[in-house]
Amino acid sequence: MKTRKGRAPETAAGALASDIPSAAHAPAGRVTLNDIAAHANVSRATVSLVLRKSPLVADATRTKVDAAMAELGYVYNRRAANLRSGASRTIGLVLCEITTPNYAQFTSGIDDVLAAEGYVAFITNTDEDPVRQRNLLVRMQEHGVDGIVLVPAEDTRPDAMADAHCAGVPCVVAQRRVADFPADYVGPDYAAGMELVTEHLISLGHRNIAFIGGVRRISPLSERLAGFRKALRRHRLKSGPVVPCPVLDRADGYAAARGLFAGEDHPSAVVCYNDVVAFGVMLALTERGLVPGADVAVVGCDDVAEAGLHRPALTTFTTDPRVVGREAARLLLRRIETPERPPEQIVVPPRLIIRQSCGAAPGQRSRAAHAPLHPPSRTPGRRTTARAAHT
Amino acid sequence: MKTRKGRAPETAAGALASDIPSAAHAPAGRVTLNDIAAHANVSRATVSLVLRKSPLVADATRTKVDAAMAELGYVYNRRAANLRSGASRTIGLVLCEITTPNYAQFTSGIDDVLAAEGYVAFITNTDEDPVRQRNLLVRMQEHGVDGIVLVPAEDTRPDAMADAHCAGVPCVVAQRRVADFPADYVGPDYAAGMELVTEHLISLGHRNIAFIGGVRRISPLSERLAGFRKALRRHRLKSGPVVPCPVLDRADGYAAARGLFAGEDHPSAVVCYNDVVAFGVMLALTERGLVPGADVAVVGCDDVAEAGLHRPALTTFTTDPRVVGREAARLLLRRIETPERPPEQIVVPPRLIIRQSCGAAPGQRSRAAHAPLHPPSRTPGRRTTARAAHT
DNA sequence: AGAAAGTTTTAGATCGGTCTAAAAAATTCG
DNA sequence: CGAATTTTTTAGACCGATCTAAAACTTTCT
Repeated sequence: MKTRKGRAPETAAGALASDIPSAAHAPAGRVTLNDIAAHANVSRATVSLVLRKSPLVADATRTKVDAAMAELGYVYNRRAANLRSGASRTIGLVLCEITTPNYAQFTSGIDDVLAAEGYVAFITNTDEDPVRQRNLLVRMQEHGVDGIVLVPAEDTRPDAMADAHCAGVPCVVAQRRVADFPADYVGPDYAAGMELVTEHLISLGHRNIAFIGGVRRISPLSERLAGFRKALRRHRLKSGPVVPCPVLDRADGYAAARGLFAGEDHPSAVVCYNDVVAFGVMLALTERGLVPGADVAVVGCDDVAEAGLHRPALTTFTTDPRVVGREAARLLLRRIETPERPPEQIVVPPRLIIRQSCGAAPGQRSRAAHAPLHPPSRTPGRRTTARAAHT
Repeated sequence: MKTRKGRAPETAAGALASDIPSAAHAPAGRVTLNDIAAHANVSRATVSLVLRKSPLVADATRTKVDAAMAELGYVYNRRAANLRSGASRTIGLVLCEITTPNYAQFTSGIDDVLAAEGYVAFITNTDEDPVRQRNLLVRMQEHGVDGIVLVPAEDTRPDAMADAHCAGVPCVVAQRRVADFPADYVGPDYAAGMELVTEHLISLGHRNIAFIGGVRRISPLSERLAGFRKALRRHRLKSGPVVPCPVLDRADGYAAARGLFAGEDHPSAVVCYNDVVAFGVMLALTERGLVPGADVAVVGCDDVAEAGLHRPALTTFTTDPRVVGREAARLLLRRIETPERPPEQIVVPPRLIIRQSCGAAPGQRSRAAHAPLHPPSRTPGRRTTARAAHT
């Protein structure tokens, strides 16, 4: 296909056509439609039709052109094509924090759907910086993306969004909401998940429940807190302490729980912002001589890989981020297709996963670390599964 | 040029300049150079010069044009620009498995360097499928990327690479090598890291050392095994069992170790492919009644966030993936700059991190789970740091 | 055979920038 | 002041595809 040497005898009529070394058939620079057209003795327009599999062209011609393309090693130039036709088969994905494992799954979901449709994604990282975010959104537009999926940086103002919107680029917000901005949105139903998990704790008899991880100004936090409080309110319970965590990682959860469990009078259950915080919390509990799952119930959110294999295994809830990604991609494609459709909000329901960390069998004080194991499999075993209502 | 409606009152001494809602000044479609030119009473060429900050244009003119651009809300169209000028300020990043946390860091490192240079990256996922990889490489080229960073799928053939290379697109291979393909490469020095960690185990007196995680046909594995064996050979030790792990995750390590430690006669130390496998191994050890760090030494690779906060904390080695990413991006930029330079191989040295899992104080049989904690901080504490020689 | 209808191919404008070479304007100088 | 020089601006080709409208070629039918 590429370098085919000594092809001379082949076309006979074209006698000395190819006594030049390797890339003989290929003109100097990149091979273009014109080169193909010349080589196949048809017009550029015809080649273009073949390229786009138009039914207009005769089979014989098609074959001839295909052969020429193969022989010259033609590579389609989408930029040129797009310049004329408008669409670019390209979308931009602007992430607030690219290293979050959750977002990797999310990205993968987007890529699944887009790749199938022949799209490619520009992916960039704002690092929670609204200024950088602005620049990147502009840059995406300069590159002529057909649409954008945005996981907004903390404190993204609605008017910053309006820019992207005014420029007429379809835009789907995902994972985090931008307050007061009526756009397409796709994200997990954190509120419902928190309600589920809190209800579960209440049903186990807990009355003093703390929340660890409150402080950031991002919608996933406010939604989780809302769900937490809603469940408490339903049972006329008062909220336990809401402890701040600026970073929301392991060390953060550890520090928060060290403080919270310093004295004698502490909550009997802890709802954590996410699994990673919960691991930190459990570490601190152990250090304080408390057994997670027996002395204090701990629940998280996300169901990261570690959750099922940690000891005690972590009760948690999750919304598959890959599913969120797929939904976001599909919604964006729909919007690109029909720009004038009304904004849509897609909230993906959570799944509750009950494990040992909230008290395997309530009242039983087994050493959690020696609790019976369900054999780890590729998909960690789930004892119970619940589905929240779709909003 | 485009359709510009009711623009009449606007220029009347600037009077009503801004009583029209928002995008009033903007012509119907996208604003182009021609629109700016018309609005500023200069030629398209002049606007282009202003755009590219050419010193040729007079200050007065520049100001006038800038004003026009601001007023009409001009968005630069890189695709059009690139079509003419060749370069696209775009690169492709083709990953074998997009959800690997390590690769997220790696990606972030690439993005750091590229964003600073005004590049954007197309990022896609081959899912270890060489066919998909081929298609994606082609698609990148169709989009006219200036270069490609490839983390090759398992079993990538050198000739598959040759395609990308022949088409004249600069290409840097990262993280995994493609056998027999002499291209730019950037990756961690796994061999040196494995040597360090194995030497450490030997120095602690271990003589029967197993390796858990051997079976995949990827260079990170063969390099790690090579380093492992090199250290053993230096001390005239025989290798313990090399146990396969197809998936290289937690469950895999768990399963492998369950088998390995079923009988009485087992290795005294285990070198794991990576940290995650090591966690699975330690779980299995605990189940078998063995205490990791006391009865059996366990070491990993990567220094994932969990490693320092696991109990026992995991001895491991790592090469910051973000650094690898940055190096890869820089090398690619260099190659784009100077296509004819000779291929370069960059191997980033590892850092050894000694923690409790290989026996805090050799001989001491404290319950590892209750071993003293060094307070977790944002960057987990490191007792020892070593640097391998640069290859 | 010639008109009508259908099928295939093509010329040439076009997308929105860049780039070259030359024109126009401003400045300097003998 | 006019020529020489320097600075600034511009017309128009060009990148490589798409797209429209018309031309060229077949086939069908009277």
